[in-house]
Amino acid sequence: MDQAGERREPTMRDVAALAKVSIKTVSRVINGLPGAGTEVTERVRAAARSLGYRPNLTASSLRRADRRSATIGVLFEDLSNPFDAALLRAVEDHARRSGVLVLAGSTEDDHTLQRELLVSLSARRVDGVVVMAAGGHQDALQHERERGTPMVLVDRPPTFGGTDCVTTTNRDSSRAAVLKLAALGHRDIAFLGDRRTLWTSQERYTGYLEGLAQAGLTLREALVRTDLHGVAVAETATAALFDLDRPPTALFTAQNLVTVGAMRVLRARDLHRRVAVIGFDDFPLADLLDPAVTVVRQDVPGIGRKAAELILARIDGDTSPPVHAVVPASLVPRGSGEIAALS
Amino acid sequence: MDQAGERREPTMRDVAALAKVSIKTVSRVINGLPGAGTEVTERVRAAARSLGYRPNLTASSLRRADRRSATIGVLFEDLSNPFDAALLRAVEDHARRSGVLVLAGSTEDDHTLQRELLVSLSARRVDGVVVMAAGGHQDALQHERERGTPMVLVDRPPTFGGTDCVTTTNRDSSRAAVLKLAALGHRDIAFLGDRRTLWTSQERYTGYLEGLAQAGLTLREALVRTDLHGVAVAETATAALFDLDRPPTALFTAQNLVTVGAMRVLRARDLHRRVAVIGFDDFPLADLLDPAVTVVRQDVPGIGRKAAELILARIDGDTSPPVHAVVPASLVPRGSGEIAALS
DNA sequence: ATGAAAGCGCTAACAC
DNA sequence: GTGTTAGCGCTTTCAT
Repeated sequence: MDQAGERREPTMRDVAALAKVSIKTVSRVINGLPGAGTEVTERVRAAARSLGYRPNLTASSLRRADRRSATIGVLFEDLSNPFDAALLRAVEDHARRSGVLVLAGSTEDDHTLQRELLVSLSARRVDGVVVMAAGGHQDALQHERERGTPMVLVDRPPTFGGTDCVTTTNRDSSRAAVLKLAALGHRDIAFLGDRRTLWTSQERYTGYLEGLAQAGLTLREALVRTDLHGVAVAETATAALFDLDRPPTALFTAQNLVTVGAMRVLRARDLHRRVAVIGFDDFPLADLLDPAVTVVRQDVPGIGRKAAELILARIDGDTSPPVHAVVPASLVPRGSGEIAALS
Repeated sequence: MDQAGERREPTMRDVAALAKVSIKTVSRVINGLPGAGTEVTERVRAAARSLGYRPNLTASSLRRADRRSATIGVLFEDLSNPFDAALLRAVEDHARRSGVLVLAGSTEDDHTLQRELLVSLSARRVDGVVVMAAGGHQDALQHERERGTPMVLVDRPPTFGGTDCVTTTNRDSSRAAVLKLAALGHRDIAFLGDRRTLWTSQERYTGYLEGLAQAGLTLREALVRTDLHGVAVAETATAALFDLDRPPTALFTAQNLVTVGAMRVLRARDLHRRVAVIGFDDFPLADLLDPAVTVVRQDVPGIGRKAAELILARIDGDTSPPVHAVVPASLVPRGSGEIAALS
């Protein structure tokens, strides 16, 4: 046996020859279509089994009227990020139940890569795509969508029309988080956010502003740090905050890696028991840190399920108006967000 | 614009008609093959662009001699598990650089699901598969392999021949971990492991036994707990250990979720500063816990890269003898594994 | 209930 | 350089 597999794959033709029926009859049996006698059916099945016949979905879909590949594309920013991975898993589960497989790719939040991956997917004639749009313009996505490819955006909405999306309560939950901190007596609440080009970052920042306003607090620009992509950058930014003359007494960290970076610094400076932290996005082991980290948790399985439902329905021909589904996030109090201000 | 895309996709035929050349010439231009005049080439390109032509890889591969779909299947236990996700990402990266896309699926360590997914992949004529084999028998994998499908197993080796695999130094690294604990004076070192049907669990247990023996310690069966699948079960088992008359003073936790469960219990019982812990498999934030968790870290990118290299080479026709690549893991000392026994 | 012929979009093999 | 013919494995259409 060698790795490259020499024997020619048996085809319906071979099965037909062995079963002494026409190729069309084989097609009927393999696809479970009516119009095949019981005895003939059995003969075909036996022939297929003995030859080791396997249906060729790619040839079938080429000829079939519906042209379905029973495959969808999923393009997320980074499949190794816990949030993306959980989302992929949720989409995959629901798709599989409909016999649909997932071609998965990481865009790295890079337009060029995103476009290349879209081209690769379309060359394989996927039935639809679920995309976490790269920040900035969405030209390639819009172009693909306008060609008629069914598309659902997750986490971030489209900047063009006619397309479904699924997001969470970024603004509302952020506002609630800030209000909670304010209620604990905090007046110097910092905002630490991911890239400003990301819609989620903007929404969470807007929620932060709304929270401050609603609590009657004034914004201190010095307490706002954005474009923190990755743990390391977040650490630097957090450290800088505590070198201020009047450092914050509470942090609202608007993304999971940012939260991690912030916690590292607080721990290093032994501030973790005095400075309150609420993070957006849950992360594994948040409950095991000291203190356990209070977070706004997105309903990732819910988002994935909704995205899968939408794309599958669109593929199935659903032409109802585009939907922007909003899946509620919830505040999970664990300790870090319940630290009161020293007054 | 509606979601279902009505217009018929333009084909090479359409492009040929518009450019007033034969379809074969279009094929040459699209595929960058020689034998097309400069002026004609430009005319074809223009026609393709104006029609919005997109090559159909699925039709092409049906006809082409090599029959490549430029797609591989990746079946892991759970794509939302950090280890699996990181591995997927590594494989995906390397595959993409060769123009290969990844069909990804979670087997849930379930044979039936694994077999169904294999069938789905083979119906789509993937060029090869990278699989984290479900525990127990590997009948479906062997069957698929014997059909000639290029295959690489990761994390766990095949129980049949003629197949590449990539694993880590499970036994050696486990032995080293136990020896390290013993060197710190620990004589009651517990083993907490995942499902016994998993090869990795067995290897790590064997390494544990070797470590004990080499350190001159005798095995206490009461300190061995296996089949701990998931955090919750691991917590129960850990708690039981500390209800023993002579509880362990050190733990070797042989999987990341088990480590997390154990840390939870130690924390809850305020034992985390007295009981030493070394875990197999790193996990996010292990360094932020109190104490930071000492782990045996697998080289996940290395494993993924090797697996990708192997599968791509086999697809490319490499018929050299099967390889069992072993990617070294390393011990990452962070604190929990450096707690000495009270003597 | 079964089959023959045509053709999905493309490329192989061979013309010219 | 360019085109023609055949056919990949399958489904469609229409016949019997």
